Amino acid sequence: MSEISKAYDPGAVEERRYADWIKRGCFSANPASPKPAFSIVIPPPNVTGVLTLGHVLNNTLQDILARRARQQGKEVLWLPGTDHAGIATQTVVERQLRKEEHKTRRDLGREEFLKRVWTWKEKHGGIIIKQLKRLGCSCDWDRERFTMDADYSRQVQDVFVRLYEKGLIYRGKRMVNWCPASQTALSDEEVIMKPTKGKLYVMRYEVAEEPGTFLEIATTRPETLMGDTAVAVHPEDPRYQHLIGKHAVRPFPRAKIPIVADTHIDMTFGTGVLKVTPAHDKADFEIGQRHGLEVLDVLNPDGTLNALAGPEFAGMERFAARDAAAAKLAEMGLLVREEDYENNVGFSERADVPIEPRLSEQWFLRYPQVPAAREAVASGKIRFVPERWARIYEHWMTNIQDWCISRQLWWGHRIPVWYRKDDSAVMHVGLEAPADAENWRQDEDVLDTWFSSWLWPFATMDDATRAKFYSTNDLVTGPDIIFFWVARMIMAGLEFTGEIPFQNVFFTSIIRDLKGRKMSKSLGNSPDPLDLMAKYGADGLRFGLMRIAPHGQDVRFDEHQIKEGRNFANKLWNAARFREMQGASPATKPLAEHTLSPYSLAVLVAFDAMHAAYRQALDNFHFHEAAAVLYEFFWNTYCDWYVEASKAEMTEGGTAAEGVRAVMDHILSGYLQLLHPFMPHITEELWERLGFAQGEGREALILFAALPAEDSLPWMAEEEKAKSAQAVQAIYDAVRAVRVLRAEFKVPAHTECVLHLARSGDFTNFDLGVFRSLAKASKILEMEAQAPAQKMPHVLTALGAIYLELEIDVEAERARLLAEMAKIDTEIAKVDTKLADTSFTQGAPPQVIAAFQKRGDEWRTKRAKLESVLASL
RNA sequence: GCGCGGUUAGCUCAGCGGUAGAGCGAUUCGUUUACACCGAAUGGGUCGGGGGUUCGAUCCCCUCACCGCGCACCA
Repeated sequence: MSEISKAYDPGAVEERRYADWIKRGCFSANPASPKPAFSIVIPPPNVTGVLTLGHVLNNTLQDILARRARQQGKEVLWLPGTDHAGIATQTVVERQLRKEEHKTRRDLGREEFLKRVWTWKEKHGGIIIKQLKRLGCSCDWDRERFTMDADYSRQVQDVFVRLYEKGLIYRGKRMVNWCPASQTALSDEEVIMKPTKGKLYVMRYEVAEEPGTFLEIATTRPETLMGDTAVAVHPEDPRYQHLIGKHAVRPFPRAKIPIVADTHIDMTFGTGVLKVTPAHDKADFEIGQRHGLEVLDVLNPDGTLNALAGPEFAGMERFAARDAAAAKLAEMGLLVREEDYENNVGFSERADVPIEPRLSEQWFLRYPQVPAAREAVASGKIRFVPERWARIYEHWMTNIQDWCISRQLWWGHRIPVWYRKDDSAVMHVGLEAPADAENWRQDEDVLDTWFSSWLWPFATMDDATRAKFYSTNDLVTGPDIIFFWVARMIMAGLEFTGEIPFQNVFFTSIIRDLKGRKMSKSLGNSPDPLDLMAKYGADGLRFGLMRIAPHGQDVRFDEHQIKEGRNFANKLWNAARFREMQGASPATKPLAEHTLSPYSLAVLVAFDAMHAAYRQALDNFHFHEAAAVLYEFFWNTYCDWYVEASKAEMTEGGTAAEGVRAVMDHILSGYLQLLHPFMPHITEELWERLGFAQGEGREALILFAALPAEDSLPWMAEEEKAKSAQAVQAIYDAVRAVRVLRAEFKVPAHTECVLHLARSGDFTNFDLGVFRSLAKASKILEMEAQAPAQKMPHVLTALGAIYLELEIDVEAERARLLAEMAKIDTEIAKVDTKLADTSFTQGAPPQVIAAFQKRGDEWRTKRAKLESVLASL
């Protein structure tokens, strides 16, 4: 065994361990395996993406699930891949093109541009895959998929054709969300409503039939008034009833537009008069439909105004046009006033610019399997964790709207529809172009990226893989894509495989900064996980993050927490070093054959309890709880107490030392295994260094080692275990009490002292070697009676009354004891008040009352003892 | 407007009917032979406010405030 360095250096170890796993093919899933299957598909990150803390959290959780499943003897498939991310990727490449060649994608043409995107993808894409490897993710990398892979693409198009044939996909001219920056339609989910400060412009239109009469109209968007084709009032509004059927004058371009009545108008809002712009507002469009109004589109796809807006506005950017229109109204004396106003404006999620409602020809999907998909979650067949997301899902599913699936992009799955060149009304929908291809032209649009993502759990698998691993077990994802992705996958799974795509969905926390803000590039509050890994190690990052990621709550990220993760790795490392310094393992003799001290029994009992708590936590996806019990047990129970106690035991040598080594090996090996899913690299390293690895092949790795039993002492009665644990606890409490006493009387920590002890009955024959050592006592003088030989500071413990040999100021000690008694009196008074309360004694259950009585008795006993000590001073 | 979370020690968070917990930070001590990425000890909280249910509420109910997030609407 090589010498272990003093401080753990994760860099080299992590890289080496990961490379070894890969070399041995540890992560590849075998569909022919007889072992039970466990599978997860990764939420495919954007191919343009770089690792964020969100990814670290998400993928660490998946890795924990996957690694634990391997330990449980399952055949594990964690299927990785990336998403082509239509808009994001196309934007990146276009930006590069503009910067480096001063060209747009149209300059290159579709074919050439797509070539560039692929080149870009080969060169820069998938950085995130390397980063996931750095994190230690145990994905089956040989199965890495990309949503634009040939076979995947074919499945996407096939699904389109099938849904079309079923009548669920249709083409129509409807109001859609238009992003003027990306110049494509978007789905409702890609629009984010943001409260936005603006102005409310109150203007007036003259009534054509009644010159001199004006209608006051409030609007936030005067730049679209050129597209007004009516003015609307509520049919029952007494102020305007007489005007219904007459006309208003649109000032520019000057035109007479009808005054219509529509119940959509809110009489209480503004002036109760609405200008109707059917081409640029969803509600207006509907009013237009009801009244047969002309649709006058005054905007270009890029958000500038077009010729219909009139020569002075044509070509003007929409927000410049807003000011210009307002100015022109003012000039014409038609602007009554402007008010500051805040309203909700829809923004494009990707480009972060206000979207335009726009009438255009698009493809839509009527979702399949909606009732079944709702039922799957409602019935618990698919379990959402935390559960409350099920309600959000249910709510969305009940209000589900048709999905606009076409995008005016080039990067993506091209819509498998062809139109006859001589008659575009003739359509062919299929995987291939018609035989006389030259007479047809394919639809220019591509499909929404999510239209491919929703097939991910099964489209990534071949038949054999599917047979073994589908449907998958767990999905780990962020709640922000519950509609984008999770809900749609459920529907697609049911529609195309007849099965649910996964059984459990764990929704992760969202990571925020210390101020509670979402991590974002523009805020610059998002630390680079690679930097964090360089500083603290992948294991440190993983463990630190797991400890602060609560169940279903948002996380406030604090680098201190990651530092703690690193410190913990170091602690583990040094505990292993300590074990190594104690010499070789006592062969393979089972624990039962060793002489085990009460301290050893107690730590084994604590280990088992921790193991049970850990299992229960992980079974319920309570990752942070599992991390907490792991941390607490190791640092506190094992290192601070057991290892320290063992130092005293081992100085005795012989069978005692042998027993301690065996117990340490038992605990360290079991512990490394439990910790392995959280900190894979260091645990694998120590597993080998401490000699726990058996054999040469994969089975030598901690990765595949079978988990230890939850009962380390199966031959021993529970009662006996509890007795040891209790006795050891009493010793430790006594140690603590002496330490407090020493601190109070300023006995330096390294100075040995003499203790006088009057043992209590339970400890008559208990070996006090460990106690003496931990209490830093040079010797312990046993006393028969309670009375002290000298006037000494004193403390009462379950072990017995302990006196610290020290010349003391009697008055000071008396004062100390009186103060302690006063505290006890308060406690006694509390209990007595409680017990004197008849409503309590009559209302509370007997065992509660008994507990209070017992507590009171304990305090009284303690007080009596102190009283006798006081008397002897 | 409707709904969902949250509000516990300086910070990050557990606990969720029967004496308020952890880690970090703070303070004081400590080069005791694994670890200063360490050890020992100490201090620190009317569990957001107000009502209610209960013998008893941080925990259950109502209400208010603030923070965050959905959904809907906005001329």
